[in-house]
Parts: sequence; structure tokens; C-alpha cells
Amino acid sequence: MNKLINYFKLLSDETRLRIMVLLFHNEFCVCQITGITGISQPNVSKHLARLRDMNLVKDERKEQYTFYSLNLEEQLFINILEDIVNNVEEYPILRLDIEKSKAAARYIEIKEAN
Amino acid sequence: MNKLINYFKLLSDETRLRIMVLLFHNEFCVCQITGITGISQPNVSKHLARLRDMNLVKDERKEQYTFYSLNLEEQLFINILEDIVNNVEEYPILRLDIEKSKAAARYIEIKEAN
DNA sequence: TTATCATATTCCGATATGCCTATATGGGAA
DNA sequence: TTCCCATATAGGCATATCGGAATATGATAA
Repeated sequence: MNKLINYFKLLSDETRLRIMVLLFHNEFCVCQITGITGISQPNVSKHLARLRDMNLVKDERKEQYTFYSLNLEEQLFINILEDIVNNVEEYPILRLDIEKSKAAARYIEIKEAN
Repeated sequence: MNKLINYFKLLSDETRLRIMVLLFHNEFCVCQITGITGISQPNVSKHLARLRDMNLVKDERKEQYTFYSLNLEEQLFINILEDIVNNVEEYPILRLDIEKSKAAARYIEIKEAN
């Protein structure tokens, strides 16, 4: 029961929803998520930590970046995210994030160009 | 987006979940929900008000009682509740509430016996 | 070693949430 | 009208949550 409740708590925050929907489409590192969404780095990091604590996300280090990806095991959770993604046109913020994420490499390249 | 978030917020509280799952099975008045769950009357009333504000519940007065029933229009919300109800064996609190609710008339009759 | 970069963590203030107790409201009965 | 019952609302307290700013950590490069 607590697990269920905690899933809903995770889903009931716009910042986390944006991150989850992004990760539904691809894996990203913290700085990419920050670049795509404009959410501050500490905030992204904190939300990812919460998702990791609930085992909804896994991280993998690649060179200097830590890439996060969804770790979808709970069926209810998968269903909910799929439903949201399938209706992403209703949620402009999410749609925009996804759009921007197609150029996600940019948020690494920019830094590497400096 | 806010609507979606608010749905998840409503779902992320055990008290409300218990009430919603009860109403998924039947309509009940406030005193029945109080009797079945042991949740205080003001608390039941307040949660029902929140659900009503989100248009997820409708109320109908019958004699001295106000009966509440689910007003299921949002498909995502329906899906989630169905999923929970179908797996109610995983959530003993909910299962017990449902079990007790079969004698819900009792929580009116008791008062009428006084 | 020191510097740098990506990420994580801590601290803090603002706001939201949940519950309790007490009280208000509104309808029907006496 | 007054009383009673079912329900609603208000006030207050404790706790949870979120975000920003500052700082810590850990890996790698110089």
C-alpha cells in the first residue's frame, strides 16, 4: 500500500513527471535533462535520487556522465506512463521537452565546445 | 497538466484511496464510510469535498443522508482505480474495507436503533 | 598534487497537506 | 419555534514537500 501511495506521490509533481516522460523516450544524463528542461541541476539530481530510491530509475556511468534510464517493472506504473505519453499532445510542456530532447546531444556538445 | 497532477495528488493519500475504492464498489453516505473505515467524520467529509471539487464524485441526498458515488469520466483515472481494485488482495486495508462494506447498512441501522 | 567537470548533498525558507477538536449549517421532526 | 441528526467547515498544529544557493564528492586531466 505504501509503495502504491509513494508511486502516486512521485507522479504528482510536474518536475518529476517531466523527467520521467523524458526518460520514457530515452536515457539522459543529468546535464542533458537540465539543458532540455531548464530545471536546475541540483533539483534534477534530487528528483532522480528519489526515483532511484523507489527503484524506478537506474543509473549508469559513461565516461564523465551518469546516464539515467527508466527501470520499468511495476505494471501499474508502466500503464500510467504509457497513457500519459500516448496523450502527450494534451500536455504542451511534456511535448516541448520531448521535442527538445531530440537535440539532447547538444547539451553535452555545448559544454565540450568550451 | 495541472489536472493530471491533481489526480495523482488525490490518489497519493491512503485515506482518500480507501474512500475511492469503497465508492468504486458502491455508493455510500458519510456515516457509512466513517463506520466502515474508522476515519473520523470531518476527515471523510473533507476528503469527499476535495474529490467533489475535482468532479470525481457526485453526491445525492436521500432522506437524511448524503450518498456519494464515483463520477468516472476520466479514462486514466478509471484505469488506475480498476487496476487497484483488481489487485486488491495486495492491499489488506482496502480488502478489509470492502469486506466490511458488505454490511454497510449496519452503519445506518445502528444509529436508527438508538 | 591541483584543477576541473559532472553530479550529489545540505541547509534553509516558503508553502502545502493531513488530522484533530470544536463549531457551524441545514433539513426534518416534535 | 426548538431539538436532533448528518454533514460541512474553521482553526490550529505537526509534518512533508519543493526549490534555490551554497557546498561537497568523486573521477579525470594537467
